[in-house]
Amino acid sequence: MKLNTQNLKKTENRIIFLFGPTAVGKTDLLCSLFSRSCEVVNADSVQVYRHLNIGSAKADAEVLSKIPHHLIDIRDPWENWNVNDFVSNADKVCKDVQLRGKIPVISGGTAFYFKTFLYGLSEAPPVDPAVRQEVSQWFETVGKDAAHTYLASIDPVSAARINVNDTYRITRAVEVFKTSGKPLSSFALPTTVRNNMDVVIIGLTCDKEVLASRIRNRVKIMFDMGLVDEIKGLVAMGAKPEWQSMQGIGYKEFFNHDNLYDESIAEEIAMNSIHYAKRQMTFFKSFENVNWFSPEDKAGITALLKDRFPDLPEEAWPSADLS
RNA sequence: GCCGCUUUAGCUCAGUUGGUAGAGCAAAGGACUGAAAAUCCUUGUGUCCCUGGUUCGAUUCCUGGAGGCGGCA
Repeated sequence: MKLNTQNLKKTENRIIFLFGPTAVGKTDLLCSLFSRSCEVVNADSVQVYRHLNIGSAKADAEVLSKIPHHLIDIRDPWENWNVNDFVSNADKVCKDVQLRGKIPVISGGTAFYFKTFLYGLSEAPPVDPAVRQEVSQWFETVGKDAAHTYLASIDPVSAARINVNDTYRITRAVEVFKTSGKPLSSFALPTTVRNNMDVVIIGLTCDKEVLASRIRNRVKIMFDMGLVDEIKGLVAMGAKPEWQSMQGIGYKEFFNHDNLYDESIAEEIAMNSIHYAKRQMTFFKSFENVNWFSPEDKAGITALLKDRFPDLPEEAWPSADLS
């Protein structure tokens, strides 16, 4: 659907967020509601990887033909990707989409990406792989207690915030100090929305039991679609559990078992997904100005979009009963 | 039928030399400063199978019963 060029100015800083826990039904909604006036910007940390299709629940060819997707299949499985990559790439893509007179829908489940996209990153230095390596090694030899004590000596504010057992965050805080000579806590976190974004936030949620059964069902389908073969292909490419991409749910579980056909793998994947969905909801609930919907409530979502973008033509959004 | 083992949290199991009990997992809630599908924090949960006895007091010891597992017939 080509939009009138008069709208160009107005659409310039429009963005839609569409988020919700894994398996809630984001992809279906993208096809049925957003395909006419929007393009998708993927905010999912695993779907950026090529060859991780089934386990990451990536949109299939049919969906991709209905609505353009950006930031999927842009990294090889052995490469890294982080929030900074997401924000800078998403900025570029959003601008392009907006210039085409369409609205970018940032859609996915990685809450940290949404938050950072909204407010921006701190000025803290980026990750230096060599420094990280060095810090990790030091961490292992010293132990967590000494590591935390050291952090307290160079950055008491961060040490107070970060738990002794949180290896991951202690490592990053120490790493920032090593590369910049300044404590992580000295880099303030931005708290205002960037770039005058005109953002509509749509959160999808549903009953916990319903979501759990949707997840279990989806895991079954993944195996039917050939998840095990996908893993074999990745292993043939040299996949190791240390690869960032292999830490995704639906992949990492296979590395704990000698037999790829072990029945308990499916259960483990479902369990991890359910836990993940819980963590996602906790994070998403902390966002402000979220319009929460059930994934079935297409009429409600359409009404919100029409209200927020009154200048768009009637046909910009399919009427609810059409889908 | 006899012999042995067993019954404790939603599950798997510790434990109490007799003073009504605790781990892991699950569950519930939460955090989130370039790895975030990552990483981490908090919190319960109980007719201790039933019955009678001994005892100030029994989930613990004893009697009888019921369920489960194994062996012998």
